[in-house]
Amino acid sequence: MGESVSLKDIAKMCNVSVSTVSKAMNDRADVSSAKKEEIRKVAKEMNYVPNYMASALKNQYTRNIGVILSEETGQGLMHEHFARILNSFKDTVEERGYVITFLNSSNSPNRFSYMKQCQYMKFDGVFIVCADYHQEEVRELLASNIPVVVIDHTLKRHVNIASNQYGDMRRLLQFVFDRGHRKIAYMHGKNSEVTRDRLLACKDFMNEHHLEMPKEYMYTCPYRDAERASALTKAMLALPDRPTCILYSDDLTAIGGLTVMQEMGIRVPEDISIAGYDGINIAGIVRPRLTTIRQDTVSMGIQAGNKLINRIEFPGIGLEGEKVIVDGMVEPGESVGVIGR
Amino acid sequence: MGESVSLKDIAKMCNVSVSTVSKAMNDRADVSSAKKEEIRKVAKEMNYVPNYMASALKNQYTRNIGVILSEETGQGLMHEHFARILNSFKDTVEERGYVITFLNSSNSPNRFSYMKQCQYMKFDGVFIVCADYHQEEVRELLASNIPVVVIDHTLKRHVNIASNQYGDMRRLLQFVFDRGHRKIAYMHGKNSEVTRDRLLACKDFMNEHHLEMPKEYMYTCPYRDAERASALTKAMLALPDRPTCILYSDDLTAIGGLTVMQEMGIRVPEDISIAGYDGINIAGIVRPRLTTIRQDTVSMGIQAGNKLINRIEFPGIGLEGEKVIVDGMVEPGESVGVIGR
DNA sequence: ACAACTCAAGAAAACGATTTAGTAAATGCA
DNA sequence: TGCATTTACTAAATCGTTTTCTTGAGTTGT
Repeated sequence: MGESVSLKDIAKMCNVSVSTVSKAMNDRADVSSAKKEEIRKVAKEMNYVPNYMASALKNQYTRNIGVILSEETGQGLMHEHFARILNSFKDTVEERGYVITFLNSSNSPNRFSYMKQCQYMKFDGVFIVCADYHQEEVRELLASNIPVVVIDHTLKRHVNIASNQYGDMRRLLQFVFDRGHRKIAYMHGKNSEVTRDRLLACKDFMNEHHLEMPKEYMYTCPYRDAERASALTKAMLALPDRPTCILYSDDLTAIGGLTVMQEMGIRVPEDISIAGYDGINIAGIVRPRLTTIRQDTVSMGIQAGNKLINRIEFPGIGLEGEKVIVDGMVEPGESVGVIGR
Repeated sequence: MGESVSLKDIAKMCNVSVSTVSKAMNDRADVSSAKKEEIRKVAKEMNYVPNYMASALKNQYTRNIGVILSEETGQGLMHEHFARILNSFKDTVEERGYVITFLNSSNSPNRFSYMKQCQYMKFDGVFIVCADYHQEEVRELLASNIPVVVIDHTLKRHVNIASNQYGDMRRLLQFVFDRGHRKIAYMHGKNSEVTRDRLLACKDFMNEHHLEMPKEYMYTCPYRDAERASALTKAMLALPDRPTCILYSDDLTAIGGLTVMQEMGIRVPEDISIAGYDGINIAGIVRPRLTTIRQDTVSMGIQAGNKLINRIEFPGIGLEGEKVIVDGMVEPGESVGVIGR
């Protein structure tokens, strides 16, 4: 622990100055190659490891990226969709020599605001997987000039890696439409940018096909709340004029709906069709396999990582807002049947 | 960014020396309370944020904990059980003023070994959620004198937060036994400490109840591989003398088994009973609700966090191995039926 | 009134790296 | 040979804290 070797120790061993050792390690021009080799050899023998704090103090960068993953429901890392994106992001930035550290979201006595935490730890950039954009400290962070990349939220000055909510939702509707469904219900999530885009897609699609989605086919259900989805599904099934297909806001609520149907002896997809959204692991495990939108979380993480690092390493390239749209794809599954067969 | 205010700036503003400012901020005795107040007021007005690098360089500690979450299957953060533990751990250490940073597990060009990463970043301690204990660099890290806490792996010199595999497995067997099951199959995971403990529990329980678990009731299935579990379940259902209850190594494989049964028209739990392990979210969503062992991931994370910080802050208290056993509990669910009813 | 203290502040060294400025020796060129 | 340039290295300042050692003023005790 304490006995770590520093440049000074190597300098002493090699009978050279500390600056020469530093230059040798950083492969600077003004050290002869003979000395460079010798110094590096000794450094390796002495098991030299540079001191992050010292170089970060001296340099302008830390190669450390702060991560915010803060959710109303407090699921945080247990949210598979976000966990997937973060995992891919982590791999991407690690490959480019960066490291990630979580920002304190809530607990901890007299914690700093997000922005102060960034100043304190000198993060080179911040990746917001999920946050409450109404929060004052989030706005403060976004107003500062630290590079930020976020998921699924449009910003004036930062990068938004956005899944193609509008397009994906349309594709899903088309898939369902193509199988003959006309009475389509949508159990959408609570109000947010994501929800609004999907609802818009829904409205546009319906209009274009001269269909209507009556109010009683549109329930609001909190994202990932399977219990609530079960209850709402039951209510919807009790309608005098049942939909032939129910779309859910995510896979967990869809499974919540599925279970209630199975309990009631309603067969999926023979009696009614359903579809989820996201394409998390479990969607392919349940039977019938869920029809869903498989979001390309790997691509989202990779793009988020690369965009952020580019903004860090080439500042000035662009501080204006940028929206990278990542398409998802319909995962056919087995939970949407063909009408009239 | 660059325009951050330092102690020097405050000193200038207050017409005092830097050391006085530092002492005032750290509430040292040898500054008059009048000056302290004045300095703190100015510091607040100037939006002073301490420089983590500078203080970490000077101090011995960083209040940063390294996290290793490296799995054969590469699921990493997508592994809900581990994600739950990590989430609880994160909350715990944040409450005590610490921050967590992921260690580079694999990618990244010329990455340091785990131990060198620790020396480089000067982590105060390391939390190993999951790692390959055969790896040389893991052994090297464990041999060093940095405080380490791990999950479900016994070590001579470190803290092991262990779910009570043996006891939990026995409880599950007892639950199944109490419902009349005698022909119990176990689709256990691949060889590991966890698997061995559960198998031992199985063997002991069977012996004590003068039962036997024949070889054809014991299949090996990789953890969380639902596809594989489906296939193996099919094979097991084809046995001339079927078990009345199949235990799986985790909830995902159990659901894999469940789906194959539903496809074959075999009713759970009327025709056959099943049970999972872990108690992840989905276990309570599928129908029938899965009978499973609900692991206390919250407690595991809390204990891991507190034990680690205690070892960090009070070194010398004990460097010997320690095993903290955390009990899980049987989640009755609906997937185990009563025999002879 | 004078030694012995306490109190409140400052100066300076240290942590470990990087970088700028400086210097001595070696080389180039006429 | 003499002057300019290059080469290879060192000394010292710097990043922003923390801490130890001084110091001078004020207080106490006899």
